[in-house]
Amino acid sequence: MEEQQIIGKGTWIDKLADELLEREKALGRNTSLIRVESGLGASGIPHIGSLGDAVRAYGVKLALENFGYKSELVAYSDDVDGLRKIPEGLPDWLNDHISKPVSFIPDPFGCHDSYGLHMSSLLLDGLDKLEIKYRFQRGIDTYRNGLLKEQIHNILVNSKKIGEKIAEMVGQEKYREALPYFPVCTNCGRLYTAIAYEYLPDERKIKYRCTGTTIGSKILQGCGYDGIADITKDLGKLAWKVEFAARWQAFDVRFEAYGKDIMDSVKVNDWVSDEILGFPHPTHVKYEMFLDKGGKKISKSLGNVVTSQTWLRYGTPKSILLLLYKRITGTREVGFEDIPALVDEYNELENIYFGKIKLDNEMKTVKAKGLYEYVNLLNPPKSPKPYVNYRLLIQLSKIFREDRIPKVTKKLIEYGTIKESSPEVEELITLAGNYADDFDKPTKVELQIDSVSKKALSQLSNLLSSENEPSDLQNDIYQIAKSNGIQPKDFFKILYQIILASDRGPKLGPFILDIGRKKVSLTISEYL
RNA sequence: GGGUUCGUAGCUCAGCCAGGUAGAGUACCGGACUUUUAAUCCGGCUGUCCGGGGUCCGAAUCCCCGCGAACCCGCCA
Repeated sequence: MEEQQIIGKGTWIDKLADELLEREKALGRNTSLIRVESGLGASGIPHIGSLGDAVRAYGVKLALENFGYKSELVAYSDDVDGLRKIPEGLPDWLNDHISKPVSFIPDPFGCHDSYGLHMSSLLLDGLDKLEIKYRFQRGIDTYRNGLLKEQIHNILVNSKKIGEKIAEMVGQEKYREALPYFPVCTNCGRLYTAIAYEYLPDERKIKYRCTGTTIGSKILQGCGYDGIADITKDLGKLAWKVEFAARWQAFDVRFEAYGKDIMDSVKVNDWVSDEILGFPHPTHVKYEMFLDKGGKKISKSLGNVVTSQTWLRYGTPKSILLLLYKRITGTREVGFEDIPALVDEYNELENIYFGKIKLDNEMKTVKAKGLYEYVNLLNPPKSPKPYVNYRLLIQLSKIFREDRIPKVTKKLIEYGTIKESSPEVEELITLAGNYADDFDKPTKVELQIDSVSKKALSQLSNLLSSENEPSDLQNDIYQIAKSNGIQPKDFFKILYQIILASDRGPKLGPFILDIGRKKVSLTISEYL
């Protein structure tokens, strides 16, 4: 095999950062600070895919720094966007606020200043828990402070040209007529209902009329107000088809990832950035949407949302980072059921990194180690952490629901899996325990038990609840079955059904003693 | 209509984006241990890598053409 030059840590992130640097050099741009951006939606509950945009941008920042450049991640919150649809589970009174900027809608959870701030805070909280560093930039401040005023002006004076181009590039006709700017109506506070029909370039003002619009299949009545908005300080926003470009130039953004759902918008924005604003557009990478396990798009307004907050109830922060950094291509169906594999996979990477596992292919070793470093945000630990297989912990957690941590730990020491307790293992037991509690609920099975079996169960229950611990429980169970003329096989099966909701299980005698024989006695008596 | 992604063991999928002996979990079979069951541990079995062409010393991987499935865009942000 030919010697291959390994770029950086050998991951797709390094390759992307390398391409970015090559492009910046070719453009002859200043690279003293390379800014990367991530746009955060603020209209709905942020799911794990929303985190992906920022986490991956942060990965690129890390790669750039690793190559010796200064870099910064800007997390831009789209909180001037109007609320279009009420997410599942949120109160109906939000209907009164449809099409208002999310920053002007009260927080239905009551803990933040606005709806928009609540949603972006959830996302930022996720980033914080992953230890992703960023500079937070709100859309509302951006427009209020006139940070985009030059770009807005340039776009509006070229709106005709842009409108034609949009129609040509993506077939959307509306901007042939409409200006790509949405003022917030001074009278009713709504966005989208106020249609901008004329730009006064000398005054930098927009004339609009609040005539109404349709969102989806819903018709929104305007209030009829005739108004004038100053683009340098009054509230309003650029349409998405041109807003990114304005931001890119204003904030000097050199990289932004995007999901394939906004592919067309990015295409248009690249053109606007290059041709209208004269700012060579940032390097991009496109990623696929995360789908739920049914293959449906994760929609913020549906109930199938996997958020970072719920994920972290079962999985480590590293498992999220691994999910997002291991690759970027391909449609991904994601759900909580992926957590055990990801947590275990992280440990495997750790073992490769520290040389405990050897791979035959050197390139693969390099890439695995590189991935491990990125998952640790290029600051890997000095030594491996104690670890126990997540699936084993789920099994043990199903058995021990009370005093779980000490009991599971004791079992692990008996198994020889670990030598002693540690905070890392206790944390894993907690996570796997939550997983077992929420997803492996003991389903109380409806059992048809004949009278003979009931009699035998009753005898066993009495034996278990007696004061003296049986010396050979395994044999006692067998004898009880036999003396009642029941096939031991069938009797064991019933017991497994009662205790584990399964046809099979571990050797019953010691197992019952592990769980606590009096507790099992009670459980059995529920079926008599 | 335009675009993107996917197709790999019976099942669920990883590996593909930087080509180098076909992988995991599960299921199944066997072993440790057992008077029945085997959670756990150990070992074993499992392939038209969707089909066809191309590049290459070498293709699951890269390119092209088909077939099948899903998603996005063609409202809006």
